[in-house]
Amino acid sequence: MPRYTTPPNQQAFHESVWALVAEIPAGKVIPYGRLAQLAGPPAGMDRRTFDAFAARWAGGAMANCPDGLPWWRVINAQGKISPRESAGRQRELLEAEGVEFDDRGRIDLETHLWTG
DNA sequence: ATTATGACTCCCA
DNA sequence: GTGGGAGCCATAA
Repeated sequence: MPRYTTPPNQQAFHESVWALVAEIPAGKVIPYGRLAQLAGPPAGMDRRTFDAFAARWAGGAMANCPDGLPWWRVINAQGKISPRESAGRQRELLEAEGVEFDDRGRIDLETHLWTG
């Protein structure tokens, strides 16, 4: 995996992401990439670079997610929970909100996608 | 100054 | 459907 950068003005980007996460209603989910698109690129950044790294930057924002935000409603573009220690807890929280998983752990985005 | 590092996504065999 | 590579330069230690 190639190296990647954290976004310029990382703090501001993270805060934009967090503000969006706070608006996701219960029972809905959004992929990292879409979340980053809604947050928008940092000022002065070219779209090519942004598109290449936006999803991982959104992931970086979630890694530093403040308490009180519904972090569990953010998933990957395949409709699955990104592997990590708290993945099991994330699934439990989503299921408690009525989000359904198929037999391979995927969420139906047609039903549960939050478009903003 | 140098090095390791990350909640990802797309495209093509 | 699966698996691997590319994307490209900020921060912290």
